[in-house]
Amino acid sequence: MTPPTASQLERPVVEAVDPGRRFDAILDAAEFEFANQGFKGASMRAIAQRANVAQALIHYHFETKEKLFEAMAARQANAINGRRAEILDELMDDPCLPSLEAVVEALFRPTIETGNRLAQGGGGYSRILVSVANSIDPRDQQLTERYYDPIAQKFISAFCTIEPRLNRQDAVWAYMFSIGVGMTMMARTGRSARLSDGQCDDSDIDAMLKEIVTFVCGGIRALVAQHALD
Amino acid sequence: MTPPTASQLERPVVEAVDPGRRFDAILDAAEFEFANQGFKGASMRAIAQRANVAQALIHYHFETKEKLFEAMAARQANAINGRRAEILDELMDDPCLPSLEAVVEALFRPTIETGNRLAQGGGGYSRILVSVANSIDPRDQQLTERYYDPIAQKFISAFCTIEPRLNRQDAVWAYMFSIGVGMTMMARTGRSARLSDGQCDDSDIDAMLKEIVTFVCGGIRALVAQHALD
DNA sequence: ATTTCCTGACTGAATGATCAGTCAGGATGT
DNA sequence: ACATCCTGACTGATCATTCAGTCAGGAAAT
Repeated sequence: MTPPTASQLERPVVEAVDPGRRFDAILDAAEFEFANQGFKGASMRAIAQRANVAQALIHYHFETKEKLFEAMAARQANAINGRRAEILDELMDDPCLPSLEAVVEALFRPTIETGNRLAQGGGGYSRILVSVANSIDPRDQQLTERYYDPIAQKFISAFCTIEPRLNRQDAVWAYMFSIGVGMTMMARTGRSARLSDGQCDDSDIDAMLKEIVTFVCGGIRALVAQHALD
Repeated sequence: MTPPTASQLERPVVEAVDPGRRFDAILDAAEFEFANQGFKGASMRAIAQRANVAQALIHYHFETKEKLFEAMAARQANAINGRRAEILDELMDDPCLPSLEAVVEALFRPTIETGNRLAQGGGGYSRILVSVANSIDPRDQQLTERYYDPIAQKFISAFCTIEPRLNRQDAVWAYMFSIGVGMTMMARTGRSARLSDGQCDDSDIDAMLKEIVTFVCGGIRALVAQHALD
């Protein structure tokens, strides 16, 4: 993956797409197409067209469709998980322990704020995340392992610190279940509106996040209570 | 072509596909391929090959790939949701109200018992369910609306009956989140084992279901408590 | 004798990838 | 100063392959 060189960015040009931005334009287009059509459903032609670029240029920069996908996913995963780690570290480094609620919110907010933007470049990465997280395809599993497992371990440890009676095993389940609940928000299928006659809106992020935090924290505390007698 | 001989069969099941069973053999093969490759990734060729049948026969019986998919999904959805309704009705018709735990278990057990079998015909329908439930593709949304929304409403109502202080809106969220948690179990990615050094096994259905029921019920009760002051 | 079941051979469209070659501009040599 | 070379960015044309779907007609069942 060749990053844009400095000389390109300085070069003053007037063209359809600023040559220095074409690399990123391809990633943006790929994100959009992969999010809406899936890996198989998205075609290199459609991505090229959306990026206003010759199809061959994509192969020039990224070689294969698989590597394009990984580059696109890595860009967002690093942005999201960097922010997650930042917030979590800040919370845990504080002398007084944070609430479970604060940690759970740190788990979700960066994902939805970075991955849910549809305007300006954001292609709906959170939808890609949903399918990656539930996939058994080696490509997706490797991606999860490489970019998401490390931060997952940090959150699991945080759960254990805040709820000392939660054993590690339950903490892992708690993490997995939390991610599952978060899927509901990231997939944004509109089903909740259908089931509630429009009263529950999965595009109202803040309202939904509040419900999710309540639900997840309640679930975790129930896991703690379950073994209170052990 | 000469009638298929036993030696041609890849699977140990029956021999020389009984002509009357070919219709179902195609559905079984489709389920397997769709579950493991996705809708786009599964090819009619591969399905035909797995079913030991000419590709044209699939088109004879089901016309298009889309209709084959729907037929395959409908078969399992009806089996699963029929069983769910049966259990739920039995619980709710009893003069004394069931526990929330019993209802939540009724929500999940038929799905995993019918949709998780990999042996003898079962192709891992639960994985298809996961991608359908999180998809924005009209094909998947219609399928959810037609086959899953009715039973969803029954469970949402059951939540409200058992927890009278739960308003309908929160009950819908509770249902959505519960399904999200269930995804963790149905996707069976093996991630929980990776995150826990093998201590959490997502193929141990009974152990996992117990954790899920605890977590979900805790979550629902937290939603109830949230509005206790209203 | 019909209807139903089933097949091999085929089609046109779409796919990911490749390749020779253009172009602009920086570096090098004189 | 000028000519030469080199490289990274980029493209149109085209490749082999795979795809879902079609069709004429054979085989089997009723």
